[in-house]
Amino acid sequence: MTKIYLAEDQKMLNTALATLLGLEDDLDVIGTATDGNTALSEIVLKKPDVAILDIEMPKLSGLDVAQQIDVLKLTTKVIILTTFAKASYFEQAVDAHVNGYLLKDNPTDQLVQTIREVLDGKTVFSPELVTSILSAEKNPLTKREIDVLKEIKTGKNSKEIAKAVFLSDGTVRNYISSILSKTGTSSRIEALNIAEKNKWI
Amino acid sequence: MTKIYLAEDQKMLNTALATLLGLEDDLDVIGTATDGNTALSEIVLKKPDVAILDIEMPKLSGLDVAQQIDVLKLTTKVIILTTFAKASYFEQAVDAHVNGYLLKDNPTDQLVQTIREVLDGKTVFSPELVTSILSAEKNPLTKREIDVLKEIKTGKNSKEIAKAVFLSDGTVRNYISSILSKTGTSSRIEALNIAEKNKWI
DNA sequence: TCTATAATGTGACAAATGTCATATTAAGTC
DNA sequence: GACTTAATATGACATTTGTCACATTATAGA
Repeated sequence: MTKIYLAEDQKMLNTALATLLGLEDDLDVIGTATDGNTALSEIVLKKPDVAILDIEMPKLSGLDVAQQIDVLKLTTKVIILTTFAKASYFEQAVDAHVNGYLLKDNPTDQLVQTIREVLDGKTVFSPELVTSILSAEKNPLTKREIDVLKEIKTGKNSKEIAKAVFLSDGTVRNYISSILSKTGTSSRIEALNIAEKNKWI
Repeated sequence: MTKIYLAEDQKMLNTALATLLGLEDDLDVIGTATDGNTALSEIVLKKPDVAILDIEMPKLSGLDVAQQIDVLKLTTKVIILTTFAKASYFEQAVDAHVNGYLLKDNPTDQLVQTIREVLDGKTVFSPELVTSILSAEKNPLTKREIDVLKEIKTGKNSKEIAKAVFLSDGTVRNYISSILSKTGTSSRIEALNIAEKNKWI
């Protein structure tokens, strides 16, 4: 009997998947959580064979949980299950040596199949994910520009951003100018819209 | 046998719920869709007893589908199933005379129970939804201010907004000034953040 | 009927934003 | 070793943004 742990913060999906997976006669859902902290501690305790982790959860993200599982060298196989085909998420997942990365835009069959393949020792990435990442506009922003853009998102003005990232006000404005030119926009909000659409931040 | 139609654009949840509901021996899932258009035409054709509708779907929103069902005076009972406890969504749902409004932050049992209650002729609104709406900050913005704020969101500058909403540039800036004061902010981005947090736009 | 409030406008002003030219230093690449 | 890019900075400038005072008209409520 394969022991499954499921971490997913949307209860409707959490309970639905727990029930469905439990119906498979070789799978046993030994626990579920709706936040990352609970998930991590229970996974450490209960040592499931497979952990299915949503990314965006309260307290600790599924990627953080995956990373901890990797660091602690647990034998638990990890499958990330998320809505987001975002390059930076995917990279983090690969860094954490996850065994699978599946989008919620797949039917449940696919999840069951992924579980089986992962148990077989395979590593499984959603084909749509790979397509989506390969076809995505490559992020042209530098690290610091991304830092600045994230501060912009919170609504800070130039001076506040400067304080937050330890730069001069002028430098921040230069970075913003550069962000605008790279995104082909002429205001902070437009730049944010473009960057979010392309999943650069 | 109660005929259920399910419209939900996230395939993982769509398939999971379809399977689960199908397991109930008095319920029969006669069709599913991942967009509003398909849902509406199939509902018109197949006349299910209950339609479960997600709100944010491609082509036609669940609220639009609900409204059409109401206008066409179909006997199909409608349950809105959504992530969003947003006052304006709820109001639209009430206007469309839906029979239930359930948040995805509920377990599947709740959905099954809601289906049964709706079939019994009851009208069911998620308690968390009601709480959330009652405890929500009431939107202090006027209609025109909301119009302007929506334009701000697209990244337009004052002149462009003025054109878009047929106002003078000065008036737009006055409205923005008023929006900022009502939201207690000092920039467009902050105002957007507050308005989105409070689900005013 | 009086009184808010919404919707709309103008003009003036200070502050913030965005652009540009220019510069230094460090790191990485051919 | 030359070249490019990133990271950082300054100063000057034009434009945009946000504030404020003030004004008109329409409408809804007490």
